[in-house]
Amino acid sequence: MPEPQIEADSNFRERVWAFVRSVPAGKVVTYGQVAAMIGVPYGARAVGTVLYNTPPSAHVPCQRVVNRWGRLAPTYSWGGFEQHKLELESDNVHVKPDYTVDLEQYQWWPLLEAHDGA
DNA sequence: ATGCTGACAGGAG
DNA sequence: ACTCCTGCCAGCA
Repeated sequence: MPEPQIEADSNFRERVWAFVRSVPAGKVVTYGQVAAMIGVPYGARAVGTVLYNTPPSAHVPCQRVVNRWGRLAPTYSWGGFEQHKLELESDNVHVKPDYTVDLEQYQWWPLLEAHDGA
């Protein structure tokens, strides 16, 4: 249906940032999920590209965005995995020595925010 | 506009 | 959850 309720423009970045900022602390989302939520089911790579070009002025907790295995990008900032681990633990997220998190436990869904039992 | 790159995802080995 | 190939999308030269 040609009913783009969202601005299909360069605002793609803003959509990604908006969704990532919607992610509560202690929860994580995958690139593919973010892409699907903003209206681009196959834009997982695009999400990564956007976050890569995301300036600190965006105030986006990109650390809560992980790949399908719950692992963050190896090129994450200057600290890499260890930095990411500290950041997530700061959000009460337990990171395994494999630098991965249990998506079954930490993956967040906007439709389940009302189902949040803490 | 064309071509290459990349913080991904999914299937096959 | 490892490796390799393919597909999608946005960004940059």
